[in-house]
Amino acid sequence: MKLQPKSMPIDVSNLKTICSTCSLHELCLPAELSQSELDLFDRVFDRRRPVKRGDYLYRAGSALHSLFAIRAGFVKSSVMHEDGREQVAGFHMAGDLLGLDGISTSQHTCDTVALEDSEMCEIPFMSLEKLSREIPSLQHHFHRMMSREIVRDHGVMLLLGSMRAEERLAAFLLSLSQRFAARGYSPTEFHLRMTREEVGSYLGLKLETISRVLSRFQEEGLIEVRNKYIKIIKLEDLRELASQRGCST
Amino acid sequence: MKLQPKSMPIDVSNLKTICSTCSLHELCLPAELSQSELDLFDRVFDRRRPVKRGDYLYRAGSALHSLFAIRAGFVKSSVMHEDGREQVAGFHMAGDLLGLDGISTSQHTCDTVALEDSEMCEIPFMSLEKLSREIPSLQHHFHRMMSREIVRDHGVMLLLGSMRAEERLAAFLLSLSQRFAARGYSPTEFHLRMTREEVGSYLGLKLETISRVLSRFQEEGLIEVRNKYIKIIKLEDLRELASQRGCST
DNA sequence: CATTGATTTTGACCTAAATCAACCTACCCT
DNA sequence: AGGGTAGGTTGATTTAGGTCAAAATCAATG
Repeated sequence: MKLQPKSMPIDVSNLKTICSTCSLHELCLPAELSQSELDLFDRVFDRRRPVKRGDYLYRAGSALHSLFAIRAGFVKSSVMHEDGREQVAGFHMAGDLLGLDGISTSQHTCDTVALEDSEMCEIPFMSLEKLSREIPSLQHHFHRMMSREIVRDHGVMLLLGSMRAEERLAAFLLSLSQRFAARGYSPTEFHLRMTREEVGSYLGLKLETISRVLSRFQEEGLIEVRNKYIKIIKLEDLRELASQRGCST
Repeated sequence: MKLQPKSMPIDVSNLKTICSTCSLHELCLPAELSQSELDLFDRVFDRRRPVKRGDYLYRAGSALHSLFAIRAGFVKSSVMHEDGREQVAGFHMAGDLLGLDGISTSQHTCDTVALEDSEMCEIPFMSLEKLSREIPSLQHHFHRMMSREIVRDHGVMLLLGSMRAEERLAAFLLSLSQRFAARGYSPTEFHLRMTREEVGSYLGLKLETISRVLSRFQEEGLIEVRNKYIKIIKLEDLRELASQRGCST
């Protein structure tokens, strides 16, 4: 799909993250920084890291070194039941900050894996703490991002604890829709990057149920489905179905 | 139950929080601080606040001013579905830090209410951010507490997403047990401070199911139940039932 | 382009938990 | 002290979603 320049020598300076020119910097960690602060931020965090589909960023039990901001791509994180049952804890896309779970004990508690070829900005956590002591607005924004994760999780708990299958799936599609929209993509047409099984795990349902409900939504003319391609046709009706829960992020 | 000195004039100096002498300071926000840092902390956060059963600390939509550290008592927080369905998001006890959800947008997203007469340490958030810029170990510990909340929430998501009723309740009882133990209370005998309905909401089950499963556990000799009083008899078997998920906190 | 393995759809059937309903119990409150 | 009310138990019945199974579709590979 993507053209890859073959044997061109790579200019290292281009590998720098350069938040100041990144289109995500309104969504991402350096949001709210002034130009001079941004420059400082750039100087400290210059590690960019490509990640291939299927690569793990970290696994449960591994030590926390860095947080990762997603520059591009799509990622899932999941917690494991020791009997092997997997619970998907979240899907993440450009601008999201990963690895927050590892701060608690300096060990990650979930696995995070790329669902498509992606690119991460690696942010050594020690450096982030140090820099955020020097830049109050960075500190505050970091706190807000952690808090947002907590709020998001509460949304998922509400969904898992008290919504029916249709409501869950409607809320899920709407949440994806909003998040794509916030990143400049179409809110009504997109490709699911995950399997039905992964959606099911996230929503506390079985893959067959996901499939059935998607089919039902299609029959009712709410959406169009073809494999992973989704087109939302009646956004309003979906919203009503999900009881219009703002569903976070 | 508790003797309350009647008309004794109250010495205001006793109302100070004085983390340095608080039995919780190993569990609570000032954990890991040196003596001199602790003194500084004491000087900044001297607001103690009693809360009566049924009082709200904050409600969804209200502005974030302070975080609250629980000094004594028991509290629940819950998110509301706009149709009125309540989802209990957590139960909290001494040493827990409340209000983190409000940092994201400077507005709280859940309601937090005391389930018994309690006492809070009020921690103005701005001051906390300021102080944590000056005391790295405070900063780090605060980050750990936020992260711990995220990890805890993942645990709940796992529970809600992939455990059966018995497993959920077993995990819940074990979690309470551990948390009481960490605070110096009996891990095997305690009073539930919440109703069956609230437990049910937290676990994504109906109150009748909670009641039935508790009865079944009792029949099987795993626990003894009398109203809100719980005695755990076969801790190991319970653990096995819950597939021994460390269930956080 | 044929083969293979993963993913998805659909149907038939089953079960865990919800719902509905009746009754019991404890603890407020005047 | 006793009547009211919130909370709890238990049983009968229903149902949403799970489980099992088979077939269809898709995507990767040599």
